[in-house]
Amino acid sequence: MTTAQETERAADSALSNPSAVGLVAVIVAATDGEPRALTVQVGGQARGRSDGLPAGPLVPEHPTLERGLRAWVERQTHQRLGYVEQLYTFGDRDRQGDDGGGLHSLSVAYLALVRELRPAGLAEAAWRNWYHYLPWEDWRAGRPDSLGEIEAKLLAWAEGTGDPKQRRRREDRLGLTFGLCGGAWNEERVLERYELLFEAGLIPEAQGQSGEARDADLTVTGQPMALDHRRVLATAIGRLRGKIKYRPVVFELMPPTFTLFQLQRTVEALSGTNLHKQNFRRLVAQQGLVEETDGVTSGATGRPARLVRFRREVLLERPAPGFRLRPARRPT
Amino acid sequence: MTTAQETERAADSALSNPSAVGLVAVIVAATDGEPRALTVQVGGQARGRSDGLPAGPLVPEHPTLERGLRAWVERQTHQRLGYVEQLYTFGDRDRQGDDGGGLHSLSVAYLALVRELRPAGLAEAAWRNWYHYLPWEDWRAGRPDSLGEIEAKLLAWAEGTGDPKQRRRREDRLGLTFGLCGGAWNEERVLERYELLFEAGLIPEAQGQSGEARDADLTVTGQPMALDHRRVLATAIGRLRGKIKYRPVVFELMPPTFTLFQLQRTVEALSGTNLHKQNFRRLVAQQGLVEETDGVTSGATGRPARLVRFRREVLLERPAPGFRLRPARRPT
DNA sequence: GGCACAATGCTCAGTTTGAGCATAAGTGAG
DNA sequence: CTCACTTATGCTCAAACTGAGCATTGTGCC
Repeated sequence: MTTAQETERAADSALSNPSAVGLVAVIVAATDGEPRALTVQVGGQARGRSDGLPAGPLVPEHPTLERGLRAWVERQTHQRLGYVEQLYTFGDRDRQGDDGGGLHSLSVAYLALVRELRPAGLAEAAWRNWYHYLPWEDWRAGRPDSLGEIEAKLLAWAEGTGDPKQRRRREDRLGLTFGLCGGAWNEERVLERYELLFEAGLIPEAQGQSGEARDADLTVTGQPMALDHRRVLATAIGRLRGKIKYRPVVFELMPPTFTLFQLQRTVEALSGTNLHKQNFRRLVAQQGLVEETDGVTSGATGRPARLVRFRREVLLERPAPGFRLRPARRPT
Repeated sequence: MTTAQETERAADSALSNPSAVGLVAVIVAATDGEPRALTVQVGGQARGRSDGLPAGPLVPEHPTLERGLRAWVERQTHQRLGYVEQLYTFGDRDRQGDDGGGLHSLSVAYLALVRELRPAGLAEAAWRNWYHYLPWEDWRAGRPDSLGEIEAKLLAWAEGTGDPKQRRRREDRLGLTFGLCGGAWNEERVLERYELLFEAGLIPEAQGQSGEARDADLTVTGQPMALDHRRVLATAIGRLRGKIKYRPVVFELMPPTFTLFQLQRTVEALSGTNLHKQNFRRLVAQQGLVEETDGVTSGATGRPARLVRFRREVLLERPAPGFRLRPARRPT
């Protein structure tokens, strides 16, 4: 190492305060057309435990953050991680539970996609449908009923400001994120929606009562999670919904061979919208994302479907292979 | 705070090791049709100093990481930050200068866009054209000459493996990132290209000689930077190139009013490619990204151009306003 | 065989793109 | 004052892409 570097590193270190740093992982699978995240039970015995995401320490033995995460998750959950990407680094005060100490606490969050859905390794771990935590994000069966109540509360929150300027701004945000006031629903704005609900006081975690939730809320504002883990989950979903449009990451969730309709169901599960079947197939075919095998499905009702597999070569051919998601008006 | 939460937090902290955490900022401006990043001089007197990005400690006084960054940058550089987004968190071993200690060192990197280009505040700070550090990324004047030499070296590196399987994989990566072997150039893969060059040993920083570089290299593999700052810069450029396609972030770099051609030049500067002028205007008009003012340019040669301003309302209207960049074959 | 059901094939009008031609409105030289 | 030159802006046109829906093909079941 050169002298210049040593000096630089010293200066760098001198400037930094030590902080507590942890990892959080959103481990995603999709089976039976449902998007699932791996959750664990966290919290003590008092006031009940609550769902959380797998989280742990930064393991210094590993050469890179990502490799450390892989090793840690694979050991803990016996899941083989396919695709891994860094999501976001959450700071202490962004999170709740600000204890006022001078020590910052960071969480480096990762998104991981796994192909198979094993019984979830850890005793306390479980695969949960992610819309359990964010029910308003699932538009596959049409606009969720719960959105009516949510919107009413959000509008009340927007009205509840004295300052007309701030009120205007709040209404704009509602339009932008929830499609109120003439805006359109954009399935990628998962995090923005969550944060708006948080600000509007509709998220129990905001009041520091993470373990608690009246049953009524569960279907409207969803199941709470420990700490800021729902925010992390929202970040993951938003990122994934964006990514499938220009990268073939969905295939990380599929078995080796699958039918085009299963693929469509998975994409729909992630994006929370329905797609036009024929056009979806056309898109997949045009992009050359899959190649046929000689297998077909059997047993189910209806005409058997051809089994296909991911065509790895697209990675080398197309600049941005993925699915542009145009939601279908009609159910199918 | 509930008991459950306290327990959770305690568990969380117990799991975490203290680490040294710092911030790094890529502060971007665009003036005269050139993309610029704010750089500082780092390093001691021996072996010369080298360019680096503004970096500093995590400041615990601030409620969120982003706000802390804003305050810190604005105090240091007297730049008013417009758009700010978190880029990536770089771990110690990803970086160079692994000192083997058990203490992890993280850098949380941010991307910031600033509108005006002041004389750069700090004495040691300077605005530098970012292609100075990554010259192969600038295709505005056609394919950079230096790419010839780079490709030759990369191919040699790929050939240089005994294992034919690994060699195949390396060639695939070359095709994917540099458009060799029949691939196409994708302007977003800035980081992947940098990392490939790094692995291939074409980046002086890799050998821990950051301050050193033969003059010949400067035009071929670019000016080195301290530590892993070039990697951070590459991450920023890649992110920005992606973002302008679906978010109107370019306007954060523009003065209050500007001409369509200035806008085009800025987009071209960021993306490193040329665009078809008439189609660019059509796109901007269709998307309703700007509105006319009644000003026009004067003094310059040629027909005066109408001055326009950013139409903030698009943020509320369009789902993903931005520029889809279709490079023009011909210069204009 | 006939029916229900899902898979797959195909059409068609309306947009969006890529590329280029044509015209307008200034400046500076002669 | 006019011409040459330069940049801005308007407009066209074929090709490709989209959104939507109709039609046909295989299977299991009665």
